[in-house]
Amino acid sequence: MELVEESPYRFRIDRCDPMRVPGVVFASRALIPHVDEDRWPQQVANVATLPGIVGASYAMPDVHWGYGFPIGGVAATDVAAGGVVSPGGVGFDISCGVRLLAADLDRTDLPRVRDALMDGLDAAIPRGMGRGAVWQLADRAELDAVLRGGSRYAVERGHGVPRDLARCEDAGVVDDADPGQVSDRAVQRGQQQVGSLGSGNHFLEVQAVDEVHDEAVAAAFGLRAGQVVVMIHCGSRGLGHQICTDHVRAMERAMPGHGIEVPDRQLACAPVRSPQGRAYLGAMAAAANYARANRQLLTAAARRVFARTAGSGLHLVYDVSHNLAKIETHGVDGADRRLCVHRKGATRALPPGHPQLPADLRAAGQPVFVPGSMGTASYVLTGVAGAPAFASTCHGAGRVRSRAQAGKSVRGQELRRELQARGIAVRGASWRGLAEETPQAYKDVSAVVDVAEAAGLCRRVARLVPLGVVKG
DNA sequence: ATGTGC
Repeated sequence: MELVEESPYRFRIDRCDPMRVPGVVFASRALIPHVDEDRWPQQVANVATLPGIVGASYAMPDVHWGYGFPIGGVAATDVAAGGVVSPGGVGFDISCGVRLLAADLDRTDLPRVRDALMDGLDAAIPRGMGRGAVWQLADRAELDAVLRGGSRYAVERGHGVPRDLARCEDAGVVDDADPGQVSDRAVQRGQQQVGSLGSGNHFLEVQAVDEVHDEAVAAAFGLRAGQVVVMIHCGSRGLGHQICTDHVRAMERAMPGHGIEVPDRQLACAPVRSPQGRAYLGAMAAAANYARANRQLLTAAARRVFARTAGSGLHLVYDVSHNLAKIETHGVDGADRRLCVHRKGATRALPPGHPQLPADLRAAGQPVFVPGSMGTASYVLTGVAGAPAFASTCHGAGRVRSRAQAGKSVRGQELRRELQARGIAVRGASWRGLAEETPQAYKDVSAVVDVAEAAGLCRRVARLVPLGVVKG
């Protein structure tokens, strides 16, 4: 799989049959040193074969191998031209995403409250593979209310304020959720997990704004140097996972009837305008609402701890997903088209002036949050006008070593000691989980963000550093 | 990511 360098930050995989469009990779040679051995370039090419795909099969600078589609992949299909939707283009953790909250605290305030704050969060934030969650749902009817109402339902039930919804992608609720397309098994898995972090790379971090790159935009986001912030990264837990599994199977069975062939069965897909396509999008929207309610409930739990231990509020900056397919309008060859934009490990980044932004963010653009690996920096970015890849950018540092490899390379206890020695408080769920998230398993997030900016995908706004991590 | 395989 040859990558042709078009510019220092843009590479092309030339179209050859059965690709319908070329591949485009936003990266630098330094970020993809083992490209000849990596499996993701073939995945970028495979995605380019999907019916209805327009432009190119894109990869963000944090691209790595995933299920069918690469993580860090963006692909848009033309709905009216038989364009498909593919669950593998969203990923198992549907609407996994990040929200950032600004505290009424400066980092110099933190030492006096840190232990009480971190112990409070340790007790209040359910996480790991167990069953604990902030909310216990009474029955399927209440889960359906979550699946239809997302963050809005959580706020209506007293777990937030109206401003939280204004600062969420889609105002906290995706329309057209169809709980009828969510299987009983998915419901069972989701019933007792609303308001829980999960495991893997999910976390709640207390951070400080370490450096501001753009004062005006940071101010519009409500951020200033030295400020304490909270970042929450989690998704739709077992419910989203089960929905992905169920609908991949249904699409595999339906593909012959639609005359669709794909080079990898993990690219199972169906036309957006087909029973299977509509069924998946309805279930996906339900999982997206579940994930937003999940982040909203964890926000409410964190607010109670911040109020009690630090006398501080937490004000939502924004909440944005990095695993989702959305029907959006984009210009293609000079005409506006309705596209199904898959972002898997890629973040929507609307430019300044976009009508879907709340009025107080419109001049600044959409906030994007890029968590680094544990113990390293995270970034706040904003969208830019005229960006390629359907207004999308990176979502994280990008894993370079498998969980198994990482878990063998370091002991969790040792990692915690190192982080605490650097002044980062750690409240983990399991020692192995901690070891698997060692920063050595990830790329340098600063290099990823530098390339994303240089490639014209986004602009840097602020750099955040961790003070305390509550790890899933 | 995930009742860490179906």
